Amino acid sequence: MLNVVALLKEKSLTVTPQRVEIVTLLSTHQHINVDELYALLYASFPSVSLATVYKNINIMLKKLLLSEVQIPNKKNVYEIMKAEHSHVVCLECNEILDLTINTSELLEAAELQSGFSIDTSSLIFCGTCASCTKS
Amino acid sequence: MLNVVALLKEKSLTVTPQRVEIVTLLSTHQHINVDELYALLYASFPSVSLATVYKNINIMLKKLLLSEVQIPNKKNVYEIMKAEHSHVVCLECNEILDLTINTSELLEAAELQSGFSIDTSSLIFCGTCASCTKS
DNA sequence: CTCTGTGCAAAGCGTTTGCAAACGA
DNA sequence: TCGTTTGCAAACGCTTTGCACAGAG
Repeated sequence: MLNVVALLKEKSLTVTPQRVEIVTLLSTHQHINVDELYALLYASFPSVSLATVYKNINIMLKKLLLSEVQIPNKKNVYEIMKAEHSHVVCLECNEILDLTINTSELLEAAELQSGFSIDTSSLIFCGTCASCTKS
Repeated sequence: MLNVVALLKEKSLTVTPQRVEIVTLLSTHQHINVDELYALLYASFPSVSLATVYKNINIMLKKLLLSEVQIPNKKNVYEIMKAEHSHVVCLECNEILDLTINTSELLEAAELQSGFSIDTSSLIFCGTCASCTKS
């Protein structure tokens, strides 16, 4: 169980009830988009504003508390920052899974091939999950 | 040199001067975003509309004449469809290079790990190019 | 008490849509 | 000629902004 208040303080963010709930929701829904987050947050704070959600996502991205996952043709989703990993998305049911695929060798190959010095990489697979394949 | 008219016909697209110029521009600018494409197109067709650019990009994506590259925090760029490959982007000067990195082993690993059947993958590296590193 | 965050409404930006006229085959 | 494309303007959806008030430290 994540200590949300400690995490906010660690990232130098003022602790507000809205923020605590946002981070709690993110920790219980591994990948969530802005609208889903707003809808869930609304259950606890019926007066909450979408602007608050956006402002908080942006500041948490800047503080590296969150990371953003861009999925082709879908809304961006957000997850609590953790070790680098890749994602696989089901195009039918939108399920998203983390994958522990090591991209470090690829990264070296990419640096060699391009002459760039590379900071970040993003790897995402799109397809159909096991249960959608069956049906 | 690409035969643009033949390519349009092959993809069952009506040949119009605007389309010919759009595909020609795409073939001479490997990675280009909507605004850049519009600006270049405007040089030949001062009456052209942004809507025409969008409509054509969308239909060419659907016909698999083009593919879209999503770069974190930047505008999408478009390229003429070719064999699957990955990209590296310089965050300072926005240069984009194609990389011939083989993701097929990764794809198998991803299928195994997730139980998904995977159709497409996207791999993008962000960093700094050689000349921006020097300066 | 001071500074930051929240909620609201409006603005901003990129993209899509509907329609009439122009054009391709 | 008939069906498609173009250009225009309006609409749309998502995100950001400015401001006054409320809340955190």
